[in-house]
Amino acid sequence: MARERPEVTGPARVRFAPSPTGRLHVGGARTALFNWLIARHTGGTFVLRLEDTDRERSTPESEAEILRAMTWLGLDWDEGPYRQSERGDVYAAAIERLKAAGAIYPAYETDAELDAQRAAARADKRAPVVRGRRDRSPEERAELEAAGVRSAWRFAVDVEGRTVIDDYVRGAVTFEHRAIEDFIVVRSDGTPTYNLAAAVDDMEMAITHVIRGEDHISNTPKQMMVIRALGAATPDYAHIPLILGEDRKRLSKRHGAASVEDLEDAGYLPRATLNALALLGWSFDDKTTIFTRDELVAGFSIGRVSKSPAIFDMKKLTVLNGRHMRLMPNDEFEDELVGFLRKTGFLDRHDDDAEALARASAPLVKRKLSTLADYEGLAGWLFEPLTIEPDAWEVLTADVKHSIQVIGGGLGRLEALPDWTLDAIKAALQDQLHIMGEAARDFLEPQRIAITGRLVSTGTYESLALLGREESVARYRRTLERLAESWVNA
RNA sequence: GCCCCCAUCGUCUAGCGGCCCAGGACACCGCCCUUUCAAGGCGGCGGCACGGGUUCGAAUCCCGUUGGGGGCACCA
Repeated sequence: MARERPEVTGPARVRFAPSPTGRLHVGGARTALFNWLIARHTGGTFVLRLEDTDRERSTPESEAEILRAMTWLGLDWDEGPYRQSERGDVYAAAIERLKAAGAIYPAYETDAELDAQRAAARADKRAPVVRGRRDRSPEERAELEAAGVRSAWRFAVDVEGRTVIDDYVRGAVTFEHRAIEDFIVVRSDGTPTYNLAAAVDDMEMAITHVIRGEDHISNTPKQMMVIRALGAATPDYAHIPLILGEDRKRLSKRHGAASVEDLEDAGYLPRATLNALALLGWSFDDKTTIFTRDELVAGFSIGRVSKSPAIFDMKKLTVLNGRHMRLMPNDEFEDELVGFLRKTGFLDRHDDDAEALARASAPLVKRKLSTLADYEGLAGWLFEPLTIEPDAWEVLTADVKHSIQVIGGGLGRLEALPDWTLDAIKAALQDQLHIMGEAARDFLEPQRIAITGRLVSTGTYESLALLGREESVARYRRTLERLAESWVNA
């Protein structure tokens, strides 16, 4: 239940710290967004840090893709990107201080010993934690080292104690130390682990608020212990609920479009994506659903972040996307559309006039689109010679005589039209359908099919306006010829 | 098995002890508008997981049950 919850007030230094081991997925993007919003809302600083201490899985390609996706979303960072792989000396210094403070100890336990400890604890219905031997003498260590055993370093957890996270979204969360093992901070190859590097970085980078997914909450007491052992104060924490797929499992590849890149390819707008992401676990009030970027910045509040996991709903994104498109000024929408069509290669597959045609059509198709990817289905006919799709042809040939009559009637009026404008076309055709005593639908649908060749497309008047007089008339004639042939043959 | 968290319509959520026999949005259904499909407008369907408390009064506080999620690596 929501209660009086604290808010982040002063300028906050926050960070987004993905590991470059894949694309930026929806959950990560939402974490980035919340951090960015807090930074912008409080006039603070947004730091970007790549957690690439796992050299096996981290790749430059993934890093580049994450940066690109954030840029696409418009989540600009003020500092970084820092890379943990380039900060070895910072961690080395921290490790030395931890050694000097006696906070960490060398651990020589073998895998078999560790397994045995965990198994024993489990059998005993205790938490499956590992504790290395902290009391090895210098002689014993020298002996092991001489035998070629390289130690890892474990944090000496104060077993009697407890660590309380005063979480912005969850309130006080208490962890008893007996359930926390002596976690490894330095691998036997001398490299720092995540829990060491993240803690040291948050401290060194003077991060004031750590906002991250709930999947990290059990790491938090460990990182707090490290920071405290280093004699520093811990930052504040906010653990936001996870985003789940429709099967209530963590969102992943098998849920379809799970990465920002997938959404981009599917024709979603950055602004709509941001809007949808923000609404996953956060709300402004009981009514508002459409937000501009500025409105999100102004209205965002960590105190209004929900505690329970949210399921990502693609349909909702689609609806928001359509609304954002309709709210966009025409010139801005044109640019988005052309950018998308360029990226998908659509424009390159057509002639030089394609961009101009796409721009001209943009205002007319805007309100019919849900995603930019719908454009081709709706307006693709504009860019190609007339071909009448089989299902559309069936509609025309269901009553060939009638089709010929109404299309012929339309053609007669259009040929005589002094001005080829949307309004003139509309007025002429409406007048003609009244004269012929036709129902609007029976009269207009054949006209539209005659020039677009499709069952689903832009509207009749818009389509004619877009095509131009010459091409429209040519298509009318072509379709009439075909209909005449089929009448004779029948 | 152990630790942590969560629980309001199918989904996202509003709700901070009386304003709630629970409000909004999406989806769904119907109607209107209407040039197909859309878009837009109007209406409908639909929920406080369960059981105990506390209180004059509980969706709201407490306990338990059940359900769900996350974590338990020399991954991050």
